[in-house]
Amino acid sequence: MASTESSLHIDTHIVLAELKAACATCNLRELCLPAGLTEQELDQIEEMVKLRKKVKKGEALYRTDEPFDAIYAIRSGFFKTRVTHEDGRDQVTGFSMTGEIMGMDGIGAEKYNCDAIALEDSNVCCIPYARLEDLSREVASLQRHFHKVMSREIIRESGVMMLLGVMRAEERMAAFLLNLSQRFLARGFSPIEFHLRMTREEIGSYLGLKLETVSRAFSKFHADGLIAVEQKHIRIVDIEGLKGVYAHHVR
Amino acid sequence: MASTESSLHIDTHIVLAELKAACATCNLRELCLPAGLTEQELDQIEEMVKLRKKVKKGEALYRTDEPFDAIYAIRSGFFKTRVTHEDGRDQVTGFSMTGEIMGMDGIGAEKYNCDAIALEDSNVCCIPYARLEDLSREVASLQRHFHKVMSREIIRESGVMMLLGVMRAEERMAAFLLNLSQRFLARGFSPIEFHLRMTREEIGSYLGLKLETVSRAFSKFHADGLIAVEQKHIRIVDIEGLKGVYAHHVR
DNA sequence: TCGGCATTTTGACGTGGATCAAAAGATATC
DNA sequence: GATATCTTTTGATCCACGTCAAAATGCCGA
Repeated sequence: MASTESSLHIDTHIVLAELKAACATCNLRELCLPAGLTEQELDQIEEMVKLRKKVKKGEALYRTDEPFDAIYAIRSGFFKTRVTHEDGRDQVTGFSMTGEIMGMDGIGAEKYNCDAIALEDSNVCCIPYARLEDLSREVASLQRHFHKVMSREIIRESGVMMLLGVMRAEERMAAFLLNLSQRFLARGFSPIEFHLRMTREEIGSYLGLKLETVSRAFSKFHADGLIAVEQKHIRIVDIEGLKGVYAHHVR
Repeated sequence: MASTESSLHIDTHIVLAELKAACATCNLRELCLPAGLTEQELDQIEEMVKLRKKVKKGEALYRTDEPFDAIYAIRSGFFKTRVTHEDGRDQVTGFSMTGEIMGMDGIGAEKYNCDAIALEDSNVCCIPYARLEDLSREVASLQRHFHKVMSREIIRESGVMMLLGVMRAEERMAAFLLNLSQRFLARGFSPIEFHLRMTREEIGSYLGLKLETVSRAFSKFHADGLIAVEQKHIRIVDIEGLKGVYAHHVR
């Protein structure tokens, strides 16, 4: 049975829930799936994505070096991914939210390349990779969509490289907030008021900064009237001003 | 005709050469293609990759925002890819050498996301993306191989993020040299003695450092007996020592 | 071969963000 | 609901790398 096989390398705290995924009625559908699928294609996809998994806050959806067998679509919740250097230093490589796909880093070496840790209680759809391969050989629009999702992950990462390579601390922070804002907007949440699921330290790790620097940037933005900060609750007061943070760069 | 259609958005200095790709006899085959292809599958692939292109030093294979229609396998030569921020700042996002695949960043938005500039006279195989999609729906091993190549690009970039986010200048430089060394080795070139195709400034841009810092790191490694540097010619004298550079990190 | 331009090296100095420290909030545990 | 632990803020100080400058070197076209 699928759940037994699949749980072999999975943290026992993760509860498996075998439910009908009901992609047809999922309001995240346009994020996960291509448009213009026939009734029959949709049935095939639902057959593929029949396993769901709950991951509690602090637990791992998957870990580095675990055998790769599935990618995951987030139905609800929030994750960080992190890679660990051999000397123990680690870095957050991304934050993933509702409607986003995780685990594509595992395809290359047939094992995951990072840890995916839930930052709140989350719920994901499991997409067995072997079946995705089979089905995307039949359904060209699914194939194309999957390739685009992978390619966008490549682009996202080169954006982060730019951020880490050329931006100054406050520019990174502004870019980070604006990116979150735009992703919340795309999901129908408020783009100007939201709750950060991650700590200052995790933000710092992602942005290549120390947590004190992250905190100081928040204080500075607050003092400049760009945002209102209350712990993890953020309200963007002056979005244009925030965009302006990386206009006045060096020279 | 393919060459006409394909050259619409291509720098006129790029000479097109329509040749039989001869994947079957190409010594880069194991880098580009999956193992275990049948005679017939190989024929289909050669049919797909029948266009080659020469790119002179300094010219672009493709540029940001050009319509995406093909990915490229490097037959010979050396490239950098760079992305440009709206304010004009740019960053080198990678260096590509013989046997590597470029252009997968274009799939997501159907236009390229970076400039690919030849750092020496180069020769690439053009792989029309539409045909690659079609063929990988027929040949499962090709599909799987392509997915792995994309996934490895994701992993490569998260490695660069780690480098930019947590490593100090000399650690980045050591990691850079060791990465080049290992890639030259995989291609049958000397892993301890090679010619850098890029300037100090391009290395710096890639590593998030200024060219002076790059130069100083080379001088330091030389003084410490780790490498011999003569302009762009590098010889690794003490590879273990070089690996040791990122053993003694902060704490 | 020469002259001009790009690249590299090295030194002196400045600074953005790291580090160290401490206190004040939050949050979790029992 | 008290206490321990984690997270955040803020200040003081430090240092790795950037900036500025100048000279040395290599390379390319005329």
